[in-house]
Amino acid sequence: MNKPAFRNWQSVQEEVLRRIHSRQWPPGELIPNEADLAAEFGCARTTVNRALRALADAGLLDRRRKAGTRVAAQPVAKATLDISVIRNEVEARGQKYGYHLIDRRETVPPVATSAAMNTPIDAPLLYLKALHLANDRPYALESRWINGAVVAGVRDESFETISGNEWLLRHAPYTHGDIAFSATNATEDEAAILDCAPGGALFVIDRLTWDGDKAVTKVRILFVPGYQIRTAL
Amino acid sequence: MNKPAFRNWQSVQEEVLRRIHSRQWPPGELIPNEADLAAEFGCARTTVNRALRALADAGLLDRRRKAGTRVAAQPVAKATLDISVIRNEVEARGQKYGYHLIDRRETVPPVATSAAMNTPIDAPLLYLKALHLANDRPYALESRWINGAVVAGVRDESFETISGNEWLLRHAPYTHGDIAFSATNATEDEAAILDCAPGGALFVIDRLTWDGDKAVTKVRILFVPGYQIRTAL
DNA sequence: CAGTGGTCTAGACCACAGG
DNA sequence: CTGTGGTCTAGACCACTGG
Repeated sequence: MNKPAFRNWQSVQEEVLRRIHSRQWPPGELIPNEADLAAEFGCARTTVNRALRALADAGLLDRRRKAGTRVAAQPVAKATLDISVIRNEVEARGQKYGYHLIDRRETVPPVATSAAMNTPIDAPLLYLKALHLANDRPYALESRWINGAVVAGVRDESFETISGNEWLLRHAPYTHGDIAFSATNATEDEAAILDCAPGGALFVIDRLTWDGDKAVTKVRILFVPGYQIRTAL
Repeated sequence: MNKPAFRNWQSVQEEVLRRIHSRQWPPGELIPNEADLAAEFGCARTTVNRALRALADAGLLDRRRKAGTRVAAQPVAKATLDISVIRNEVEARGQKYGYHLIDRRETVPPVATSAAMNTPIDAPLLYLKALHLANDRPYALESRWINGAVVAGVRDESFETISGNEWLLRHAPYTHGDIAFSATNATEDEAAILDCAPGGALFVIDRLTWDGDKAVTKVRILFVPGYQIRTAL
Protein backbone atom coordinates (compact mmCIF):
# COMPACT_ATOMS: atom_id res chain seq x y z
CA MET A 1 0.00 0.00 0.00
CA ASN A 2 1.59 3.16 -1.17
CA LYS A 3 1.48 6.01 1.23
CA PRO A 4 0.77 9.20 -0.63
CA ALA A 5 2.32 12.30 0.80
CA PHE A 6 0.04 15.09 1.91
CA ARG A 7 2.24 18.04 1.44
CA ASN A 8 -0.27 20.81 1.01
CA TRP A 9 -3.65 21.73 2.39
CA GLN A 10 -5.44 21.04 -0.87
CA SER A 11 -4.37 17.41 -0.89
CA VAL A 12 -5.36 17.07 2.75
CA GLN A 13 -8.74 18.55 1.86
CA GLU A 14 -9.16 16.11 -1.00
CA GLU A 15 -8.40 13.17 1.24
CA VAL A 16 -10.87 14.35 3.85
CA LEU A 17 -13.49 14.86 1.16
CA ARG A 18 -12.81 11.37 -0.11
CA ARG A 19 -13.41 9.92 3.33
CA ILE A 20 -16.61 11.86 3.77
CA HIS A 21 -17.87 10.92 0.37
CA SER A 22 -16.97 7.24 0.73
CA ARG A 23 -18.84 7.16 4.04
CA GLN A 24 -15.66 6.17 5.84
CA TRP A 25 -16.66 9.19 7.89
CA PRO A 26 -20.45 9.17 7.70
CA PRO A 27 -22.66 12.20 8.34
CA GLY A 28 -22.69 13.13 12.00
CA GLU A 29 -19.48 11.25 12.73
CA LEU A 30 -16.77 12.71 14.93
CA ILE A 31 -13.50 12.76 13.05
CA PRO A 32 -9.99 12.70 14.58
CA ASN A 33 -8.68 15.93 15.96
CA GLU A 34 -6.24 18.13 14.11
CA ALA A 35 -3.16 16.91 15.90
CA ASP A 36 -3.91 13.26 15.13
CA LEU A 37 -4.68 13.99 11.51
CA ALA A 38 -1.48 15.99 11.19
CA ALA A 39 0.45 13.03 12.53
CA GLU A 40 -1.32 10.64 10.17
CA PHE A 41 -0.84 12.85 7.16
CA GLY A 42 2.72 13.73 8.06
CA CYS A 43 2.22 17.47 7.94
CA ALA A 44 1.90 20.36 10.35
CA ARG A 45 -1.28 20.92 12.27
CA THR A 46 -1.58 24.33 10.63
CA THR A 47 -1.97 22.63 7.29
CA VAL A 48 -4.70 20.34 8.54
CA ASN A 49 -6.39 23.32 10.12
CA ARG A 50 -6.42 25.19 6.85
CA ALA A 51 -8.01 22.26 5.05
CA LEU A 52 -10.65 21.59 7.68
CA ARG A 53 -11.47 25.25 8.10
CA ALA A 54 -12.16 25.56 4.40
CA LEU A 55 -14.50 22.56 4.54
CA ALA A 56 -16.26 24.00 7.56
CA ASP A 57 -16.74 27.28 5.67
CA ALA A 58 -18.25 25.26 2.85
CA GLY A 59 -20.74 23.78 5.28
CA LEU A 60 -19.44 20.21 5.10
CA LEU A 61 -18.01 20.08 8.59
CA ASP A 62 -19.18 21.32 11.94
CA ARG A 63 -16.37 22.38 14.20
CA ARG A 64 -16.57 23.29 17.85
CA ARG A 65 -13.89 23.74 20.40
CA LYS A 66 -13.60 20.87 22.75
CA ALA A 67 -16.44 19.05 21.03
CA GLY A 68 -14.28 18.36 17.99
CA THR A 69 -15.07 18.18 14.31
CA ARG A 70 -18.06 16.36 12.89
CA VAL A 71 -19.20 15.63 9.39
CA ALA A 72 -22.25 17.79 8.83
CA ALA A 73 -25.42 15.73 9.10
CA GLN A 74 -27.22 17.91 6.63
CA PRO A 75 -24.66 19.75 4.58
CA VAL A 76 -26.05 23.17 3.86
CA ALA A 77 -25.54 23.96 0.23
CA LYS A 78 -24.05 27.40 -0.06
CA ALA A 79 -24.84 29.02 -3.35
CA THR A 80 -22.62 32.01 -3.88
CA LEU A 81 -24.03 34.42 -6.39
CA ASP A 82 -21.82 37.08 -7.88
CA ILE A 83 -23.91 40.20 -8.16
CA SER A 84 -22.00 42.36 -10.56
CA VAL A 85 -22.78 45.49 -12.48
CA ILE A 86 -25.51 44.71 -15.01
CA ARG A 87 -23.37 46.02 -17.83
CA ASN A 88 -20.74 43.39 -17.04
CA GLU A 89 -23.36 40.69 -16.76
CA VAL A 90 -24.69 41.47 -20.21
CA GLU A 91 -21.30 41.85 -21.80
CA ALA A 92 -20.13 38.61 -20.24
CA ARG A 93 -22.84 36.91 -22.28
CA GLY A 94 -21.40 38.43 -25.40
CA GLN A 95 -24.37 40.72 -25.84
CA LYS A 96 -24.43 44.43 -26.54
CA TYR A 97 -25.26 46.46 -23.49
CA GLY A 98 -27.61 49.41 -23.61
CA TYR A 99 -28.90 51.84 -21.03
CA HIS A 100 -31.82 54.22 -21.03
CA LEU A 101 -32.76 56.63 -18.25
CA ILE A 102 -36.53 56.82 -17.84
CA ASP A 103 -36.92 59.11 -14.87
CA ARG A 104 -34.80 61.14 -12.49
CA ARG A 105 -36.31 63.29 -9.80
CA GLU A 106 -35.81 64.45 -6.28
CA THR A 107 -38.89 63.70 -4.28
CA VAL A 108 -40.22 62.46 -0.99
CA PRO A 109 -40.39 58.67 -1.11
CA PRO A 110 -43.22 56.46 0.10
CA VAL A 111 -43.17 55.99 3.85
CA ALA A 112 -42.20 52.37 3.44
CA THR A 113 -39.04 53.50 1.70
CA SER A 114 -38.09 56.21 4.16
CA ALA A 115 -38.78 53.77 6.96
CA ALA A 116 -36.60 51.08 5.43
CA MET A 117 -33.82 53.59 4.83
CA ASN A 118 -34.32 55.19 8.20
CA THR A 119 -34.59 58.71 6.78
CA PRO A 120 -37.03 61.41 7.94
CA ILE A 121 -40.43 60.78 6.39
CA ASP A 122 -40.47 64.21 4.77
CA ALA A 123 -36.90 64.13 3.48
CA PRO A 124 -36.66 64.06 -0.32
CA LEU A 125 -34.45 61.44 -1.92
CA LEU A 126 -33.13 61.10 -5.43
CA TYR A 127 -35.20 58.69 -7.47
CA LEU A 128 -33.92 56.97 -10.61
CA LYS A 129 -35.73 54.72 -12.99
CA ALA A 130 -33.77 53.18 -15.82
CA LEU A 131 -33.90 50.38 -18.32
CA HIS A 132 -30.97 48.08 -19.06
CA LEU A 133 -30.89 46.50 -22.50
CA ALA A 134 -29.14 43.51 -24.00
CA ASN A 135 -28.84 43.46 -27.78
CA ASP A 136 -31.37 46.30 -27.87
CA ARG A 137 -33.96 44.20 -26.06
CA PRO A 138 -35.20 45.09 -22.57
CA TYR A 139 -33.24 43.21 -19.96
CA ALA A 140 -33.91 44.72 -16.55
CA LEU A 141 -35.75 47.62 -15.03
CA GLU A 142 -34.03 49.40 -12.17
CA SER A 143 -35.85 51.61 -9.65
CA ARG A 144 -33.59 53.26 -7.16
CA TRP A 145 -33.69 55.64 -4.23
CA ILE A 146 -30.46 57.39 -3.33
CA ASN A 147 -29.80 59.21 -0.10
CA GLY A 148 -28.30 62.50 -1.30
CA ALA A 149 -27.36 63.43 2.24
CA VAL A 150 -24.92 60.55 2.34
CA VAL A 151 -23.66 60.34 -1.21
CA ALA A 152 -21.63 63.40 -2.14
CA GLY A 153 -22.00 64.73 -5.64
CA VAL A 154 -24.95 62.60 -6.58
CA ARG A 155 -27.08 65.65 -7.36
CA ASP A 156 -24.59 66.78 -9.98
CA GLU A 157 -24.80 63.55 -11.91
CA SER A 158 -27.44 63.34 -14.62
CA PHE A 159 -27.33 59.52 -14.86
CA GLU A 160 -28.16 59.84 -18.52
CA THR A 161 -25.23 57.77 -19.67
CA ILE A 162 -24.25 55.83 -16.59
CA SER A 163 -26.52 53.71 -14.41
CA GLY A 164 -26.98 54.34 -10.72
CA ASN A 165 -25.65 50.85 -10.30
CA GLU A 166 -22.31 51.69 -11.82
CA TRP A 167 -21.95 55.26 -10.60
CA LEU A 168 -22.55 54.32 -6.98
CA LEU A 169 -19.98 51.56 -7.06
CA ARG A 170 -17.39 54.08 -8.08
CA HIS A 171 -18.44 56.93 -5.83
CA ALA A 172 -20.32 55.63 -2.84
CA PRO A 173 -18.65 53.27 -0.45
CA TYR A 174 -20.82 51.03 1.66
CA THR A 175 -20.10 48.92 4.65
CA HIS A 176 -22.86 46.35 4.49
CA GLY A 177 -26.22 45.58 3.02
CA ASP A 178 -29.06 43.20 2.51
CA ILE A 179 -30.23 41.51 -0.61
CA ALA A 180 -33.39 39.60 -1.33
CA PHE A 181 -34.57 37.58 -4.31
CA SER A 182 -38.20 37.02 -5.18
CA ALA A 183 -40.71 36.86 -7.99
CA THR A 184 -43.50 39.22 -8.95
CA ASN A 185 -46.10 39.71 -11.65
CA ALA A 186 -45.43 42.53 -14.08
CA THR A 187 -47.79 45.48 -13.80
CA GLU A 188 -49.17 47.07 -16.95
CA ASP A 189 -46.50 49.77 -16.81
CA GLU A 190 -43.67 47.38 -16.18
CA ALA A 191 -44.87 45.08 -18.93
CA ALA A 192 -44.89 47.98 -21.36
CA ILE A 193 -41.37 48.99 -20.48
CA LEU A 194 -39.99 45.45 -20.45
CA ASP A 195 -41.94 44.51 -23.57
CA CYS A 196 -43.54 41.47 -22.01
CA ALA A 197 -47.04 40.33 -21.19
CA PRO A 198 -48.79 42.00 -18.26
CA GLY A 199 -48.68 39.65 -15.31
CA GLY A 200 -45.55 37.96 -16.62
CA ALA A 201 -43.35 36.48 -13.90
CA LEU A 202 -40.41 38.77 -13.22
CA PHE A 203 -37.35 37.84 -11.23
CA VAL A 204 -36.69 40.49 -8.60
CA ILE A 205 -33.61 41.61 -6.74
CA ASP A 206 -34.03 44.02 -3.85
CA ARG A 207 -30.98 45.58 -2.31
CA LEU A 208 -30.49 48.00 0.53
CA THR A 209 -26.97 49.16 1.28
CA TRP A 210 -25.60 51.08 4.23
CA ASP A 211 -22.59 53.17 5.05
CA GLY A 212 -22.37 52.59 8.76
CA ASP A 213 -25.78 53.58 10.11
CA LYS A 214 -26.75 55.68 7.09
CA ALA A 215 -28.67 54.12 4.25
CA VAL A 216 -26.96 54.75 0.93
CA THR A 217 -29.39 53.37 -1.59
CA LYS A 218 -32.35 51.12 -1.98
CA VAL A 219 -32.90 49.48 -5.32
CA ARG A 220 -35.31 47.07 -6.92
CA ILE A 221 -34.37 45.43 -10.17
CA LEU A 222 -36.96 43.61 -12.25
CA PHE A 223 -35.69 41.16 -14.83
CA VAL A 224 -37.55 40.13 -17.95
CA PRO A 225 -39.40 36.81 -17.91
CA GLY A 226 -37.05 33.93 -18.57
CA TYR A 227 -34.18 35.47 -16.69
CA GLN A 228 -32.13 33.01 -14.68
CA ILE A 229 -29.35 33.48 -12.24
CA ARG A 230 -27.21 30.41 -11.83
CA THR A 231 -24.16 29.16 -10.02
CA ALA A 232 -22.26 26.01 -9.21
CA LEU A 233 -22.62 24.25 -5.90
CA MET B 1 -0.79 59.72 17.88
CA ASN B 2 -1.62 56.55 19.64
CA LYS B 3 -0.47 53.45 17.94
CA PRO B 4 -3.10 50.76 18.24
CA ALA B 5 -1.81 47.25 18.31
CA PHE B 6 -2.87 44.91 15.55
CA ARG B 7 -2.54 41.62 17.25
CA ASN B 8 -4.92 39.50 15.25
CA TRP B 9 -5.98 39.14 11.66
CA GLN B 10 -9.46 40.52 12.30
CA SER B 11 -8.11 43.82 13.54
CA VAL B 12 -5.76 44.00 10.60
CA GLN B 13 -8.70 43.34 8.32
CA GLU B 14 -10.71 46.08 9.97
CA GLU B 15 -7.89 48.57 9.52
CA VAL B 16 -7.52 47.65 5.87
CA LEU B 17 -11.27 47.98 5.39
CA ARG B 18 -11.14 51.36 7.07
CA ARG B 19 -8.48 52.54 4.64
CA ILE B 20 -10.41 51.28 1.66
CA HIS B 21 -13.62 52.78 2.87
CA SER B 22 -12.06 56.13 3.71
CA ARG B 23 -10.57 56.26 0.24
CA GLN B 24 -7.08 56.39 1.72
CA TRP B 25 -6.66 53.45 -0.64
CA PRO B 26 -9.05 54.27 -3.48
CA PRO B 27 -10.45 51.70 -5.91
CA GLY B 28 -7.77 50.45 -8.27
CA GLU B 29 -4.95 51.56 -5.99
CA LEU B 30 -1.93 49.36 -5.34
CA ILE B 31 -1.53 48.83 -1.63
CA PRO B 32 1.73 48.04 0.20
CA ASN B 33 2.95 44.48 0.09
CA GLU B 34 2.46 42.02 2.90
CA ALA B 35 5.92 42.40 4.37
CA ASP B 36 5.62 46.17 4.61
CA LEU B 37 2.17 45.99 6.14
CA ALA B 38 3.36 43.42 8.64
CA ALA B 39 6.15 45.77 9.65
CA GLU B 40 3.76 48.69 9.94
CA PHE B 41 1.20 46.74 11.92
CA GLY B 42 3.80 45.06 14.08
CA CYS B 43 2.65 41.55 13.36
CA ALA B 44 3.78 38.54 11.36
CA ARG B 45 3.34 38.46 7.62
CA THR B 46 1.18 35.37 8.02
CA THR B 47 -1.34 37.44 9.91
CA VAL B 48 -1.48 40.11 7.25
CA ASN B 49 -1.81 37.40 4.64
CA ARG B 50 -4.79 35.90 6.41
CA ALA B 51 -6.54 39.25 6.56
CA LEU B 52 -5.88 40.19 2.95
CA ARG B 53 -6.75 36.74 1.66
CA ALA B 54 -10.14 36.95 3.35
CA LEU B 55 -10.78 40.33 1.74
CA ALA B 56 -9.73 38.99 -1.63
CA ASP B 57 -12.17 36.10 -1.20
CA ALA B 58 -14.86 38.63 -0.45
CA GLY B 59 -14.10 40.35 -3.74
CA LEU B 60 -12.76 43.57 -2.24
CA LEU B 61 -9.15 43.06 -3.24
CA ASP B 62 -7.43 41.77 -6.34
CA ARG B 63 -4.21 39.96 -5.60
CA ARG B 64 -1.64 38.77 -8.08
CA ARG B 65 1.84 37.50 -7.54
CA LYS B 66 4.47 40.02 -8.38
CA ALA B 67 1.82 42.54 -9.42
CA GLY B 68 0.80 43.04 -5.82
CA THR B 69 -2.54 43.75 -4.20
CA ARG B 70 -5.02 46.29 -5.51
CA VAL B 71 -8.31 47.55 -4.21
CA ALA B 72 -10.99 46.12 -6.49
CA ALA B 73 -12.26 48.74 -8.91
CA GLN B 74 -15.72 47.21 -9.00
CA PRO B 75 -16.18 45.09 -5.95
CA VAL B 76 -18.32 42.13 -6.91
CA ALA B 77 -21.00 41.64 -4.33
CA LYS B 78 -21.05 37.99 -3.36
CA ALA B 79 -24.40 36.93 -2.02
CA THR B 80 -24.10 33.58 -0.31
CA LEU B 81 -27.41 31.80 -0.02
CA ASP B 82 -27.77 28.91 2.35
CA ILE B 83 -29.94 26.33 0.66
CA SER B 84 -31.06 24.06 3.43
CA VAL B 85 -33.67 21.40 3.77
CA ILE B 86 -37.09 22.97 3.43
CA ARG B 87 -38.19 21.54 6.74
CA ASN B 88 -35.41 23.44 8.48
CA GLU B 89 -36.22 26.60 6.59
CA VAL B 90 -39.82 26.47 7.75
CA GLU B 91 -39.00 25.53 11.30
CA ALA B 92 -36.39 28.28 11.49
CA ARG B 93 -39.25 30.72 10.94
CA GLY B 94 -41.03 29.25 13.89
CA GLN B 95 -43.71 27.70 11.70
CA LYS B 96 -45.07 24.19 11.74
CA TYR B 97 -43.72 22.08 8.93
CA GLY B 98 -45.90 19.75 6.93
CA TYR B 99 -45.28 17.40 4.04
CA HIS B 100 -47.58 15.69 1.59
CA LEU B 101 -46.60 13.29 -1.15
CA ILE B 102 -48.64 13.87 -4.29
CA ASP B 103 -47.14 11.43 -6.73
CA ARG B 104 -44.47 8.77 -6.87
CA ARG B 105 -43.83 6.73 -9.98
CA GLU B 106 -41.09 5.15 -11.98
CA THR B 107 -41.30 6.34 -15.52
CA VAL B 108 -39.36 7.46 -18.54
CA PRO B 109 -38.73 11.20 -18.20
CA PRO B 110 -39.08 13.84 -20.90
CA VAL B 111 -36.10 13.89 -23.23
CA ALA B 112 -35.03 17.25 -21.85
CA THR B 113 -34.64 15.65 -18.46
CA SER B 114 -32.77 12.57 -19.59
CA ALA B 115 -30.55 14.79 -21.67
CA ALA B 116 -29.79 17.09 -18.76
CA MET B 117 -29.08 14.11 -16.53
CA ASN B 118 -27.15 12.32 -19.22
CA THR B 119 -29.18 9.12 -18.89
CA PRO B 120 -30.39 6.90 -21.77
CA ILE B 121 -33.53 8.40 -23.29
CA ASP B 122 -35.53 5.24 -22.61
CA ALA B 123 -34.30 4.69 -19.07
CA PRO B 124 -36.99 5.08 -16.42
CA LEU B 125 -36.30 7.32 -13.46
CA LEU B 126 -38.07 7.72 -10.16
CA TYR B 127 -40.38 10.72 -10.15
CA LEU B 128 -41.60 12.43 -7.01
CA LYS B 129 -44.02 15.27 -6.61
CA ALA B 130 -44.63 16.62 -3.14
CA LEU B 131 -45.98 19.60 -1.33
CA HIS B 132 -44.25 21.29 1.58
CA LEU B 133 -46.44 23.15 4.04
CA ALA B 134 -45.87 25.83 6.65
CA ASN B 135 -48.54 26.20 9.31
CA ASP B 136 -50.77 24.00 7.15
CA ARG B 137 -50.53 26.42 4.26
CA PRO B 138 -48.86 25.45 0.97
CA TYR B 139 -45.25 26.60 0.96
CA ALA B 140 -43.42 24.94 -1.90
CA LEU B 141 -44.04 22.36 -4.58
CA GLU B 142 -41.19 19.97 -5.31
CA SER B 143 -40.89 17.96 -8.53
CA ARG B 144 -37.97 15.61 -8.59
CA TRP B 145 -36.32 13.02 -10.81
CA ILE B 146 -34.01 10.54 -9.13
CA ASN B 147 -31.55 8.30 -10.88
CA GLY B 148 -32.26 4.91 -9.32
CA ALA B 149 -29.19 3.43 -10.98
CA VAL B 150 -26.98 5.70 -8.89
CA VAL B 151 -28.87 5.99 -5.63
CA ALA B 152 -28.97 2.68 -3.80
CA GLY B 153 -32.16 1.82 -1.98
CA VAL B 154 -34.23 4.62 -3.37
CA ARG B 155 -36.78 2.21 -4.82
CA ASP B 156 -37.48 0.84 -1.35
CA GLU B 157 -38.37 4.22 0.07
CA SER B 158 -42.00 5.27 -0.16
CA PHE B 159 -41.31 8.97 0.46
CA GLU B 160 -44.65 9.21 2.16
CA THR B 161 -43.27 10.70 5.33
CA ILE B 162 -39.91 12.06 4.27
CA SER B 163 -39.21 14.38 1.39
CA GLY B 164 -36.82 13.50 -1.42
CA ASN B 165 -34.96 16.57 -0.33
CA GLU B 166 -34.23 15.18 3.08
CA TRP B 167 -33.84 11.52 2.22
CA LEU B 168 -31.26 12.18 -0.45
CA LEU B 169 -29.15 14.34 1.82
CA ARG B 170 -28.88 11.44 4.19
CA HIS B 171 -28.41 8.66 1.66
CA ALA B 172 -27.01 10.03 -1.56
CA PRO B 173 -23.66 11.73 -1.58
CA TYR B 174 -22.93 14.15 -4.34
CA THR B 175 -19.75 15.74 -5.51
CA HIS B 176 -21.02 18.83 -7.26
CA GLY B 177 -24.03 20.43 -8.78
CA ASP B 178 -25.66 23.42 -10.39
CA ILE B 179 -28.40 25.63 -9.09
CA ALA B 180 -30.48 28.24 -10.82
CA PHE B 181 -33.02 30.76 -9.60
CA SER B 182 -35.78 32.18 -11.71
CA ALA B 183 -39.44 33.16 -11.78
CA THR B 184 -42.39 31.58 -13.51
CA ASN B 185 -46.15 31.94 -13.78
CA ALA B 186 -48.19 29.31 -11.97
CA THR B 187 -50.09 26.94 -14.25
CA GLU B 188 -53.67 26.00 -13.41
CA ASP B 189 -52.51 22.80 -11.76
CA GLU B 190 -49.75 24.43 -9.78
CA ALA B 191 -52.06 27.21 -8.67
CA ALA B 192 -54.56 24.64 -7.42
CA ILE B 193 -51.93 22.81 -5.42
CA LEU B 194 -50.28 25.93 -4.05
CA ASP B 195 -53.64 27.58 -3.41
CA CYS B 196 -52.78 30.72 -5.32
CA ALA B 197 -54.08 32.53 -8.37
CA PRO B 198 -53.31 30.96 -11.76
CA GLY B 199 -50.52 32.95 -13.33
CA GLY B 200 -49.19 34.01 -9.95
CA ALA B 201 -45.46 34.70 -9.90
CA LEU B 202 -43.62 31.77 -8.36
CA PHE B 203 -40.03 31.81 -7.24
CA VAL B 204 -38.20 28.83 -8.74
CA ILE B 205 -35.14 26.89 -7.71
CA ASP B 206 -33.73 24.33 -10.15
CA ARG B 207 -31.01 22.01 -8.97
CA LEU B 208 -29.07 19.28 -10.68
CA THR B 209 -26.59 17.31 -8.60
CA TRP B 210 -23.91 14.86 -9.64
CA ASP B 211 -21.89 12.12 -8.08
CA GLY B 212 -18.82 12.23 -10.26
CA ASP B 213 -20.09 11.87 -13.83
CA LYS B 214 -23.43 10.35 -12.84
CA ALA B 215 -26.45 12.56 -12.30
CA VAL B 216 -28.06 11.91 -8.94
CA THR B 217 -31.16 14.02 -9.02
CA LYS B 218 -32.82 16.90 -10.77
CA VAL B 219 -35.32 18.93 -8.89
CA ARG B 220 -37.50 21.97 -9.43
CA ILE B 221 -39.03 23.69 -6.46
CA LEU B 222 -41.81 26.24 -6.89
CA PHE B 223 -42.45 28.60 -4.01
CA VAL B 224 -45.72 30.33 -3.28
CA PRO B 225 -46.14 33.94 -4.37
CA GLY B 226 -44.55 36.31 -1.89
CA TYR B 227 -41.69 33.99 -1.08
CA GLN B 228 -38.36 35.71 -0.58
CA ILE B 229 -34.89 34.42 -0.10
CA ARG B 230 -32.58 36.88 1.56
CA THR B 231 -29.07 37.26 2.81
CA ALA B 232 -26.62 39.84 4.06
CA LEU B 233 -23.97 41.31 1.83
C1' DC C 1 -10.80 21.19 34.56
C1' DA C 2 -8.95 19.68 30.33
C1' DG C 3 -9.42 18.79 25.38
C1' DT C 4 -10.17 20.97 21.17
C1' DG C 5 -9.97 24.29 17.68
C1' DG C 6 -8.23 29.26 16.76
C1' DT C 7 -4.52 31.88 16.07
C1' DC C 8 0.21 34.03 16.23
C1' DT C 9 5.15 33.87 15.27
C1' DA C 10 9.58 33.70 12.82
C1' DG C 11 11.69 31.76 9.33
C1' DA C 12 11.87 29.37 5.09
C1' DC C 13 11.10 27.84 0.35
C1' DC C 14 8.49 28.06 -3.71
C1' DA C 15 5.43 29.34 -7.83
C1' DC C 16 4.18 32.65 -10.60
C1' DA C 17 4.38 36.47 -13.55
C1' DG C 18 5.98 41.39 -14.50
C1' DG C 19 9.53 43.86 -16.61
C1' DC D 1 15.73 37.86 -13.11
C1' DT D 2 13.33 39.45 -9.18
C1' DG D 3 9.46 40.93 -6.38
C1' DT D 4 5.21 39.35 -4.82
C1' DG D 5 1.88 36.41 -2.83
C1' DG D 6 1.16 31.30 -1.43
C1' DT D 7 2.22 28.07 1.64
C1' DC D 8 4.60 24.96 5.06
C1' DT D 9 6.75 24.24 9.56
C1' DA D 10 7.40 23.74 14.55
C1' DG D 11 6.24 25.52 18.52
C1' DA D 12 3.52 28.22 21.46
C1' DC D 13 -0.32 30.40 23.84
C1' DC D 14 -5.10 31.23 24.11
C1' DA D 15 -10.40 30.93 24.06
C1' DC D 16 -14.04 28.41 24.36
C1' DT D 17 -16.89 24.86 26.03
C1' DG D 18 -18.12 20.02 27.18
C1' DG D 19 -18.28 17.05 30.90
